[in-house]
Amino acid sequence: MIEKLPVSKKLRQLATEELRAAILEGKIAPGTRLVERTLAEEMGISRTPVHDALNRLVVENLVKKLPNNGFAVAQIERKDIIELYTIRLRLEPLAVEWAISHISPSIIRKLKKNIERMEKCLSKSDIGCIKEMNIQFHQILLSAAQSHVLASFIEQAQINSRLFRIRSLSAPNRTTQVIAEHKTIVEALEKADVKAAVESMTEHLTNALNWRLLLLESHSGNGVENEDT
Amino acid sequence: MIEKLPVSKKLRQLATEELRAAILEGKIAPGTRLVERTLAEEMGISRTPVHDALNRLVVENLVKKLPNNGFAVAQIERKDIIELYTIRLRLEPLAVEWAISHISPSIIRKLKKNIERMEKCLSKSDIGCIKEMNIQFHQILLSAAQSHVLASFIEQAQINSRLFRIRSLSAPNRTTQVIAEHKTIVEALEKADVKAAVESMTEHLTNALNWRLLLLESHSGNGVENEDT
DNA sequence: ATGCGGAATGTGGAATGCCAAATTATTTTC
DNA sequence: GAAAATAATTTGGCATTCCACATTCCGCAT
Repeated sequence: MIEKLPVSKKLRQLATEELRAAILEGKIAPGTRLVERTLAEEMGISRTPVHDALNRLVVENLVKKLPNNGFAVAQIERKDIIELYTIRLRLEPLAVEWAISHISPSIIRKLKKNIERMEKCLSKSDIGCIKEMNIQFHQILLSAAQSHVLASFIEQAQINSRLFRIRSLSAPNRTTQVIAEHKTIVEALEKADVKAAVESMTEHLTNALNWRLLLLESHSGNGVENEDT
Repeated sequence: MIEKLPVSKKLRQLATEELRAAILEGKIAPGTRLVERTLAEEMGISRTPVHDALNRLVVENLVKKLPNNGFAVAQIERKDIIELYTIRLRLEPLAVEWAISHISPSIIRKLKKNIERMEKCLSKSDIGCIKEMNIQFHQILLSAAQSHVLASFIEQAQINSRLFRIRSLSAPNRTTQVIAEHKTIVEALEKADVKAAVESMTEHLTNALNWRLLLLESHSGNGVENEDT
């Protein structure tokens, strides 16, 4: 009787998520040409949902429309990273402020749980897990701010700033630091200390930016990219 | 020789712009159902570009996808307006800061020209023109910041905050004030006085928000909307 | 009358085909 | 052999068609 679970997810959604993930995880190198027909064939679907997905990702700035025709994975430059983090530095503290006015024990609990999990990931040296927990931490905070408007802006900035995928230049040191910083933030939230919370978030993001730039240096020094301009 | 102006504009682009404009100008009331087939017929094109346009506007938050099926013009609430202006209050001062580091006589000239034009519009009581000049003023400033990243974020916030179209509750008083505020901003830019420029921009946006909220009150008091909840 | 089941309708999702613009390959010409 | 002309291919835009899912409507049975 039962056989065909309704496939509730639309193909467009799936294609978008798959492509977005592939781009963010660096499985498709920046600059790579993206061809509707090819992608459609690879995914075993028609061009239509792929077409929609590509156009969606163009809006998200993960894909660029080439001047004459075609699509390509967006490049991201040092300048962009700095700008994106500067924007996050303006918006995420705002999220912290708003979160505090809606703070609840359950949220604190979630945040602490998240930190615990990240510690476990660290002990297992599971980079993917660490990244995931990091993303989740900021999402919990964001949802606590209870503003879908603010959320959409911050998420956009986060996605873009992740576009420069770090080739698992792992980060045991940085992770230890991140965990400490997250803890500081949660402590401030727990005390409903707006000033401290905002400050710690600001510092957290500043450190993240500097770390990113550091990686970028060492990366462009020996990576596939340009030499040293 | 010449005959076929390249028709470089794609139908999708046209449909998107037309729809976006119609929504922002309030020609289509919030909550109105948007049907692909109907719109396509009205525009004399096929569903495909309309489909793309709708999905694009969903990403822009001008259109909402209804839970089960269909699209509708997005509603915007008091809470959203406040949040959007709060975000602009964080980002546009940033644009001012960046603009100052790239400031040039030609930009100052453009800004002054814009203010002059707005004054002319005011004397002719041309509301549409006033609005246009206002939008243009912020765009000139934004382009001076020379950051497509920041620009995309601010433009998104501006578009959304415009979604609550004011039913030409005109604004002669406010316009006089806006012109004065724009002048103050330009003066600060001309002197490359970052602090003053940021402050004046902040004040400008704060006033804009308060004005918006005032209109919203009087509007919901006698408008077509709900009575007095 | 009321409640239930099935058909008709509304509506977006997806597949497919054709077309135009641009790029690339190939041939022609000097 | 090089440059110009032309043909072939690539690729996305758009139209059309079919389909799946939900809602609405209508008639039948109780």
